[in-house]
Amino acid sequence: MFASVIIDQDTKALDKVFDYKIPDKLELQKGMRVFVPFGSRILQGYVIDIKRDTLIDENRIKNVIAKIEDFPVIKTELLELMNYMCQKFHLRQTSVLRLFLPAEMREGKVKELFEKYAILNDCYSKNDFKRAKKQLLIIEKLESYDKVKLSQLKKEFGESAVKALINKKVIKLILEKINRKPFSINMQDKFIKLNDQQKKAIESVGEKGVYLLHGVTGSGKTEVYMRLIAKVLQENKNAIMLVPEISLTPQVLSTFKARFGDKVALLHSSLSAGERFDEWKRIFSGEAQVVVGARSAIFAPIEKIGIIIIDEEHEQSYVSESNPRYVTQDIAKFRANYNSCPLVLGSATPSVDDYEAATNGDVKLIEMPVRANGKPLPQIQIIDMMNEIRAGNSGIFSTQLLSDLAKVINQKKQAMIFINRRGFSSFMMCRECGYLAKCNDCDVSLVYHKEDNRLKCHYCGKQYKALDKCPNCGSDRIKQGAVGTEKVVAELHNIFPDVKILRMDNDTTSKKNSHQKILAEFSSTKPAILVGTQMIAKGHDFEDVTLVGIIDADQSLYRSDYRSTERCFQLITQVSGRAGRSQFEGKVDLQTYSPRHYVYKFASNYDYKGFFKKEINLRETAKFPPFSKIIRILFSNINENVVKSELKSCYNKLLKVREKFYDDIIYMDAMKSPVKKIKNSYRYQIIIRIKLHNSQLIENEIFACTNEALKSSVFFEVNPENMS
DNA sequence: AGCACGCCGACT
DNA sequence: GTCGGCGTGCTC
Repeated sequence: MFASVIIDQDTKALDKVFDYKIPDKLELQKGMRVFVPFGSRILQGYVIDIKRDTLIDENRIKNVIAKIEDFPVIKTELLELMNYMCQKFHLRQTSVLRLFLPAEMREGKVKELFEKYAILNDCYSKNDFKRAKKQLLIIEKLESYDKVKLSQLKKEFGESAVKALINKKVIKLILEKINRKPFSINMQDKFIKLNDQQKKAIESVGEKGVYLLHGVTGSGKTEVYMRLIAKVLQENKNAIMLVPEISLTPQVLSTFKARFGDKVALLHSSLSAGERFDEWKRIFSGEAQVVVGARSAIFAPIEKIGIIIIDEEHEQSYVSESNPRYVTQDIAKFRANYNSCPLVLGSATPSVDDYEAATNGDVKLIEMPVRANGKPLPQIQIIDMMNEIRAGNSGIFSTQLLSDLAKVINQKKQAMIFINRRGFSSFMMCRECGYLAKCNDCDVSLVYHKEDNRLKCHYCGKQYKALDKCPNCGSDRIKQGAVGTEKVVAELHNIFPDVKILRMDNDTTSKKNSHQKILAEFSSTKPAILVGTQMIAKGHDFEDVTLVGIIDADQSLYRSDYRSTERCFQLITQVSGRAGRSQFEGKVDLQTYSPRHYVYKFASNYDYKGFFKKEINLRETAKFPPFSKIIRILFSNINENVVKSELKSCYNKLLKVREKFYDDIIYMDAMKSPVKKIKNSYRYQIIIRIKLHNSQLIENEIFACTNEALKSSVFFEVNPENMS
């Protein structure tokens, strides 16, 4: 018999299958890890297949040396998932397989999964051991203790005596999992009576298929998820529940622990490698039935899946942005299909792509339009910053926001100020008339690049001269650059010197737990203002927050990205959800320089459907996803000449593909990446936009063109999340 | 990835 | 003559 083995080395050159002979005495199964001779070395590998014959000739083939574990660490479903992922995302087999195992099991340090225990076999007679004193003692110990760790026995009585008993089959060995103590949280599970809307939502989820649960903020989606999971557990099946990394707060985790107790395994980024490994084992062995975790929890080695739930499905964090790039939703679909169970995607602001799928029937739509507590959503007031400027206020804050802040402080309540400061790029816009610099060809905003003082389109690479005067009204008040958190805090401090002002962004939360500390301090101070970026937008319920200010909402709107409007809508909805979580009425002040943009009209009315209709029309006319695919191929290398020449030869090959599919390729060009250099590596890219017709075939042909770039590292993306 | 094999320049 | 530079190619 022969084994097909994938060598555990993550390189393009080794991304193939090697056949080995299985020695007679070695019992191998698919999914096991093995040691194999490879060239002059001994390496780890994964057995992906066992077969009778091989095409490799006899004198070249080598023997498998040994297995690393006695059981397959990669279950069959995940082996099939690997194939799917390799095809779908153009990944290397090893990089996918590594996603399936906790880090603790790699890097050579092979940790014991199970502890060996010794127990007595039934058939023995003590009389046989009159002369073997030690062995008799061992038997007596086992008679009184039932089971003893093998290592313990060996230490106590010596290895030879133990071995003798094993050989005589008087004692046998069993494997038992070793666990570090799982942490316990004391929390009372709140019993919530389901309302009709929730009941209906639960009933709508059928045996299988994909469901989009569109529920407004506070409609009680979490309770729906938990009931669905409970139902699945009753049928003796298991569940996976994914949550965006940032929302994986202790409160969220404890909610699930409180409901499902020890049945839950948590996989989340602040676990230590050891704890993560323990949870993985509990899942692997079938002890845990509910997996709650971030993106990578979709790879949990759990069987008999009865439901998969992805909460906040529109979140960007479900797409891994580097190395093995994958889209979690696609993997969830694969696993749901494999287990023939439903996949539930939940969101208050679904991604345009998924809502589109729901309108044309590929995905079933479940709506939860009413809030569980019956309270209205906070009122969103759009504040025209252009007006402020005309009225002589060129500061960061509008008069409205300042007076609302003063009111909040008076009432000893709390406020949040949200600043959108993602990335480093900025757009250029006129403060007088609102003119915004856009690409003539692509209809996305141009990004200002300081180092060469030019405006660039990140989609097609076209460059424009930076503006010093507005081409529309002639004003020189052309603004670029973003407002930072520090500046906002400083100004607030000037205006309200006696009020506690806290700041939360990447700089202040780099230390562990600082996140929690800031939030704890905020929640215990009244009045107080919390200033922050993205991270204050998620899942924190502060009862006394009655005002949310959004500074410069346009920042998210005019990013050079076809999804920026969608993101802007999602962001406003999410941030607004922070105001008025309790009995107090909340308000949102939304400052913008383009108050008439459709996104604000729809967002301020919480009108997702209206927004969707408008947006999907625009996407269709502009031929952006989901009506096309954008492919980005990024080449990088320390040597600029190497990247350039490999990019060039790839591009030449692509020209032939374009000829072949001339009608289906909308756009194709090669250029420097917007970020030209990272860690001394030069970055160049090719951007291609293709129609959906034949798109998988074309995508594969395009990918094939990258194969010969051996020196540069190649990053292949479909519908990239960002283009830097 | 790593290691052998191999074909040119400087050296005890 | 031979030691060693790292370019090319292979590993079941």
